[in-house]
Amino acid sequence: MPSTSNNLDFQTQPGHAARRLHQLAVALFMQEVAELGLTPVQYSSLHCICNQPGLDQKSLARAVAFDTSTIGGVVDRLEARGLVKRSVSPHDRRVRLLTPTDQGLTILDAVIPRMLKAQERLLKPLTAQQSQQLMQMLHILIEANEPLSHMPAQD
Amino acid sequence: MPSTSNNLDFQTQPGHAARRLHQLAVALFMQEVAELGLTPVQYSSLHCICNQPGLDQKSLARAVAFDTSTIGGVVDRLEARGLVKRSVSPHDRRVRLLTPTDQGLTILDAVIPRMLKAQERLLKPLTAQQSQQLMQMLHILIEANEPLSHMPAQD
DNA sequence: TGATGATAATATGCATGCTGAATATATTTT
DNA sequence: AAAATATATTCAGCATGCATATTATCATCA
Repeated sequence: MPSTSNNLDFQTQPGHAARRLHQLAVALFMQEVAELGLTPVQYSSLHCICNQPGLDQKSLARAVAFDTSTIGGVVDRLEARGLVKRSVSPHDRRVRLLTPTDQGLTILDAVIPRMLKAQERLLKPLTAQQSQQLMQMLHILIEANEPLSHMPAQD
Repeated sequence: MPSTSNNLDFQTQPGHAARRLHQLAVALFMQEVAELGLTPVQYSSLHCICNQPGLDQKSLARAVAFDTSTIGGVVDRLEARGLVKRSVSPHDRRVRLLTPTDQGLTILDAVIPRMLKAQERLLKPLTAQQSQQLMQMLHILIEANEPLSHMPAQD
């Protein structure tokens, strides 16, 4: 007969807390950016493409920490909304180069202040020092566990 | 002409870091628990149901911080695998009461040590003190932003 | 009691996110 | 150059997650 129960509270596990934090971050982002109709992932991708026009999808995937399957769909939707264009690379016909449209650039400009507000609201309950510490620890964890991210490898 | 570019690095935004941390937590969990075929969300739900047999779906949703749509699918899959049973509440025919099967209890016991190992691996790059601080800050943020969670309201 | 409103669950539709397979194209090897 | 290998993207399938609408049932009140 299984012992089951364990006085463990899954609520206190880091993995659960991580899921909750992400959930809150998304909710806040969506509140602030709702009227522009961009999701967090779409924003990150658009941001990358605007800052590095001509980026290929694999590099984009690595930059935003996605697998290439997922990025494909994201770019599909950005393209369908006319924020981004895909073009075949002249050097390698396998590669799709991504460039922002004027509308893409315009929307990015509109999103940024709202995105920043969402970030601010997320960390507001912490003191400045705590926020700084939190970010530092998150970066430590992310870098240390980097190989686990389901990202395409570097060339 | 949009100014575009901003020297902002989205990588340093808390929301992005939150997504990455969650991504890593899921990847580690899946590595450790893969052979048992449970996802993090399925584990949390099963854990809840085992510790509170007879729980209804709405309460489960609140416990794991889901909306009721999502929990429905999760329970569907747990039920399909024979880990959990749904039964109509005798007091209120709208309500489905959730109880674990013997197999559900057995699997939970097998998952727990693996789950704990995943949690340990996630925080391993931090000192004990840092881990404790991180968890504290995460809990502050989660509690402060609780109303934002897309969870069913309390009775 | 019969209409009204509230509530638990389900259904639908969209957007992540992952794995693994398929496709198209390049590169390397023989 | 043909064959084998590698790579960028796409496709198919599954599982979160959310919003919104629908359905079944309960509670309340006229």
